[in-house]
Order: sequence, then C-alpha cells, then structure tokens
Amino acid sequence: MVMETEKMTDTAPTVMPQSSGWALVVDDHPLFCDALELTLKSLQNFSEVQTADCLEAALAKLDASNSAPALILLDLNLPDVNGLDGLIRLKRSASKTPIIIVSSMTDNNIIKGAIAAGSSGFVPKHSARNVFRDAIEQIGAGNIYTPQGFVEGQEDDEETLAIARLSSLTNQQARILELICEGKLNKQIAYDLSIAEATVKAHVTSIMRKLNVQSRTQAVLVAQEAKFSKPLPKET
Amino acid sequence: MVMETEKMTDTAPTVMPQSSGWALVVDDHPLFCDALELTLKSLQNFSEVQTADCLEAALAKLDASNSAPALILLDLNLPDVNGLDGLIRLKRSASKTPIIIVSSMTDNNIIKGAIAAGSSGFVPKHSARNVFRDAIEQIGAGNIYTPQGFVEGQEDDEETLAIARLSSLTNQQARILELICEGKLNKQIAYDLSIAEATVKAHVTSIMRKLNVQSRTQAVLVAQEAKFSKPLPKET
DNA sequence: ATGCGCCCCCGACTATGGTCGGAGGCGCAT
DNA sequence: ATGCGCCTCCGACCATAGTCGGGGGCGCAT
Repeated sequence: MVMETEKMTDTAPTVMPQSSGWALVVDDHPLFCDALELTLKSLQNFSEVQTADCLEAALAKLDASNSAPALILLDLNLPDVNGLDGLIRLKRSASKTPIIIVSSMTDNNIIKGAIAAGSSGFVPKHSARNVFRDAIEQIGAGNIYTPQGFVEGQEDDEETLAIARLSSLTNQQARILELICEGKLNKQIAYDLSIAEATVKAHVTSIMRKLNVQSRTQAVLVAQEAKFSKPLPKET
Repeated sequence: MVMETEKMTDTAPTVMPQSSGWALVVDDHPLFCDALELTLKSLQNFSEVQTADCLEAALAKLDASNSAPALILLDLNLPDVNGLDGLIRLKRSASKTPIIIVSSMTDNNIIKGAIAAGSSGFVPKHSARNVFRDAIEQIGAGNIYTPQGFVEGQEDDEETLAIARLSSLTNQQARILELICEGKLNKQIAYDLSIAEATVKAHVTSIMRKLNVQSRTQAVLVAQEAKFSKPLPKET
C-alpha cells in the first residue's frame, strides 16, 4: 500500500531540500498546536505554517490561500466534527496534499480507517519529536507512515470498506449525501444547490453505486456508521 | 407527573401486602443481579424472582411465562442492546408492568429519557439498599421514583421528545420501523411480516405521523438518535 | 347490545425516488 | 489535435414510497 506515482521536479533527488510550500496544522489544543508548528519549522522544508483550531477554520484557510498546502497535520476529536468525517472533508478540499493524522486514540481500527480515508500517515499524540520528524520525512518521500505496533490486518473489515467507499465520493456527491443525511428530499436538495431534480437523482444513483447500497436509506446508514466509528464506552 | 389511575382490589389498602406476582431482574453483572434479587425477596412482596443477563433472555422469559410480572428491574448498558432502546422494547412487551431503571450513568438527560420512554423509576446503581426499597415501594403505590438531585427540567428537549414519540409506537409499528432502520424496502418488509405492501405503507405513514417527520429517511434519523443518546467521550 | 376508540389490514391513487441514456466541459496523455 | 476518462448536468421512463378512504376485529364503557 505504498504510493509510487509521486511526481517531483528533477531538481529534487529524494526529499525536497527546502520550501516545498506551506503547511497547515489543525488542532484545538493551543499548546500542542504550537509544538507541532515549531517541529515543522525546524525542518525548514516549509515556507510558512498556518494553524486552525477547528475544521471550519481549516477549510476557510484552504479557501483563502491561492495554493494548496504541501502538508496537513490533523487532530481527530475536533470540536466541530467527530470521527473520520473531518478527515474525509479535508481530504476532499485538498485532494493532492498528504494529511498526517495526529491523535491520542491509537486504536488499530481507527488507524486503519484513517488510512482507508486517504490519510498519508498516523502519529500517536504522545510521540517524541523525532518520531514526528520521521513521519514527515517519510511522507515527503511519498510513503505511508504508520506507527510501530500497527498491524496491517485483513482488509475485509466491513467498516473500513465503508470508509474507503465514502472517501471515494466526489465533492458534489458528498454534499448531496450530507443533505440526504439531514432528511431532505431530492427536490429540496435541488433547490439548495440550484440544480435540476433530475441531476440530484443522477448523483444519488452514483452515490448508491459507490457505497454499494440500493436505497437512500441504506446510504444514510453507511454514512452514520463512519461518524460513530468509536467503540462505545462500556460501563457497568 | 404522577399516575392516579391505579387500579387495585379493595382488599389492598395502599401497598400490596404480599405476593402481588413475580418480578424480573435484567442485569449482565451476576453479583449485582443476585444482590437485587435478594433485595426484592427481602420485601416479601413477590412470589418469585427471575433473572436475565441480556435483553433477549428477558424477552424470552416474558414469553415463557403465562402472566405478566408485577415489576421489572432493568440495567442500561446491556450487552445486546444500547441506550433506551432496550427499555422501549421491554416496555412494549409488558406494557402494564412498571419498570425501574438501574444504571451507573446518572446523567440528567438519561433519566429524563428513561422517564419519557415509560419507565416508572430510576435508581443509581451505587445506591444503598434502602434506597432501592424506597423506590420499589413508591412504584408499588403507583408513583414515579426519581433520585434526589434530579431536576424536572423543561420538557422541550428535542431528544426527550423524540424518545417519548418513539415509545408511543405500536408493536407492529415498532417492528416495521426496526426493519426500515435495516434499510429494507416496503416490499421486503411486507414479505417478512407476511402482510400486503399496502399495509406496510399504511403503517409507515402513521409511524411518520407519530414521529412528526415527512419521510422514512427522517424516521430512521430519529430512531438512531435515541440509540446514540450518550455524550460521546471527549478526548484530546 | 350498542357505540366508541384503537389496531391491523387492504386497494387505488399521487408524489417521490431511482435508472437509463446522453449532452457538454475539463484535464491529460499521445 | 485527437482521443480518453471523469465530472456535472439534464429529460424521459419505471419502481418505490406515501396518502386517502374504508373494512373488520377487539376491548371497554355505558
């Protein structure tokens, strides 16, 4: 599962020497955010480092900039979004740039889901600085980084499959699925997006094909499953 | 919020003197289950006490018996069902018998939801024995029991309303809603229940009316909301 | 017994959801 | 330039979902 189709100018041998672009850090913990920023700057690969404390802010920064960032560090458990959903949305807004997940939850399934959703790496939040450095350099070289102790596992996990399918949706398809998950009718969706109802229907059809389901109801079930992909706390 | 339409034979003044029927304890923690059983027996109001360690077993015991129990003690967080859903299903199978919720989660909203779903009382799991005794006697007298420190609160909570609506469904309606939540089509549901598709549609219509929604998609959203009515664990 | 309310059942009708085929635009490789 | 693939868009057609009105059974109160 290693990308080899990395495109790079012939002036760069293996790792970009310096200033391959700007980076974005998304974390709601200010101090940790700073620490990540410093780590990135110490590598001197990035011309600038921006930060955001929630997903909305991150998406806004992406919009505001005229160029895509060279790297994104993303914390799960953001205040305004839960689960892998944030990753999927972020990935959709910057499909080319690699995203490293930084999280305190190091459950094997979470990691697998994060990779399935298109992230380029996963670093436990308690890692030492040089681990972060390693991860960033690995990903700069076009590899996927996973922490030690992560087992590749069999791919036939139903939930992982669902996540992979969800992240394969187009922007427009994702927007429509979101509206479906709010219980809206095709007609309302068409009005919201200013397109014909027939178009919405066509999108719904291809969404269902990608998610491998037969009705919009099943589609929302798959979508929900990804958002609640935590082992619920067991308590006696 | 106190029931006054309690029906009782004129040989019983206020509290049943003895043997008003059998009782059922549903809890997956064996020791605690025993303790509850002993507490019930010490009251000498019940001719027999049965126990179950999961919802399926509880429903089976209800089916097996030819009479409805006089009281049910139910633990939330059972292995085979999550949230208030178990309470609703149990209540539907024994609509007449009062149910006391015994749970370690004493969140105000959970309690409110439990009452909205038709339970007759809520007792924190760490309570002393005489608290349990009080609760049981209160409920035997036809009252609702809530722990001290519980504030009645305003009723306009959206989630509480949803739960109350959910528990107002008929057996057949609940069964159909369950199948809808598995993504089945009306035709399949009709086949499963051996009724005409037109009948299923009619049920769906009245389900939507009761849940106050306009489409089956919105109906499943309401149903899901009740199942995940936990504050998700916040972790940095 | 009679009426009332509730539940379950159903057929015929309308609205909405989903499929099929096709148009136009855009990036990309040759 | 030309062809290929992908995305977005759309109209016409069929399947499914939802509404309306009504029949029959059952418990319950008067």
